[in-house]
Amino acid sequence: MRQPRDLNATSAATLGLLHRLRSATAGELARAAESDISPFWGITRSQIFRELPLLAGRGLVGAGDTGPRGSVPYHLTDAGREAFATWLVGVPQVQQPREELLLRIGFGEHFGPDELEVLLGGHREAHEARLAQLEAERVAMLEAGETYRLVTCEYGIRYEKMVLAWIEDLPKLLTS
Amino acid sequence: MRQPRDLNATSAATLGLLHRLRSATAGELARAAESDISPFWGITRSQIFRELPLLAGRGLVGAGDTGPRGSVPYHLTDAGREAFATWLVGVPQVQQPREELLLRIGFGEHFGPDELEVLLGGHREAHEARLAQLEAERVAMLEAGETYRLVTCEYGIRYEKMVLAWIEDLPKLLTS
DNA sequence: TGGTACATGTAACATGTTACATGATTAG
DNA sequence: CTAATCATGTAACATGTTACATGTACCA
Repeated sequence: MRQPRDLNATSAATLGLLHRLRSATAGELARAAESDISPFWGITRSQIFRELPLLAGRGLVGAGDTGPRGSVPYHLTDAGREAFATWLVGVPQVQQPREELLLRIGFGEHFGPDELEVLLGGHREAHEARLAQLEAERVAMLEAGETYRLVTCEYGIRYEKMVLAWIEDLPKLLTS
Repeated sequence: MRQPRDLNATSAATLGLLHRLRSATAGELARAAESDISPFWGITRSQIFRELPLLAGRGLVGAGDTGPRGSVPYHLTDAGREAFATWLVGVPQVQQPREELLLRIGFGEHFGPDELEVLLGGHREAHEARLAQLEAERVAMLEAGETYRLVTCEYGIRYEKMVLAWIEDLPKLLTS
């Protein structure tokens, strides 16, 4: 069995969620991932199902007794808690940006102005929707006193506003 | 041989770069990817080496005569040009955000204030460096009259400024 | 009681990353 | 001439995505 020294973000997120829930099955973790971290990190159910046995093999989580439908509850071990804490303050990975819209616009030489408009219109809608959702979440976080989740919300809001402003300014920028 | 109907962004980027270069080997494409699109879309050399024969199998690119060191020059076919144009204005994919810093801060319950400072400090430096680089690029794009690349640059600059401001405001946001 | 919806879990596949083998070029 | 460097290409692996098989609960 391979034993990589460091956690990747996906493994770490799994441990972090498990930390929060104390004990959880793969399905419960998947739901927690969706509600808690999906705005800034995506994990699929399948990944979690695959992760848990691997983490167990590395001694970072332990499996409890099989429950209904063969579902297995997992919990953090001391080693898992330690690995998570180490990851949390570790050297930040350089993120490779990945913006399909920008990729397309970088090839903008190949489309006419009306095509650009259509493309931008679709994105504007999507970003407006996300902005609205994040602002609603921010209110909820404020009320719940969840300061750390609040600032991640704030980040999302600022990001969406930045994108919307950029989309707004694009025609002007292109002709200047 | 599998024949997916639509291109993914990575295949499309390969075609787009090939479009620009008219004819290129895998290595040349990799260098173009690095210089032209790396700020908003990462592709590795290995991916390009893998992509090209697949694209050729789908009839989107054609291979020329083997050159020095067994390198093969590829060029777009008419079908490839068409596939690229279709992708360019196609339905935008919903992007899954992927921000490791936010993931960590979302688990901020687990670290002390000084650990947060260290984490933020590292990121601030990285973002300042990127900002400086992008601003230099913007000047170059302006001089070259590359309007589309200019606006992608502008996006990057606004993004970096947004992140830096957010990092700056974080302590205040956390205590409010 | 039939059937619709949902949840668990698996497997196949697509994409991204890393490490290496090989041959050419170049600097000393 | 030799060693270091660099470029091409390959292969193994890690991660992410999609589709499916199965079983359970709910509800008309």
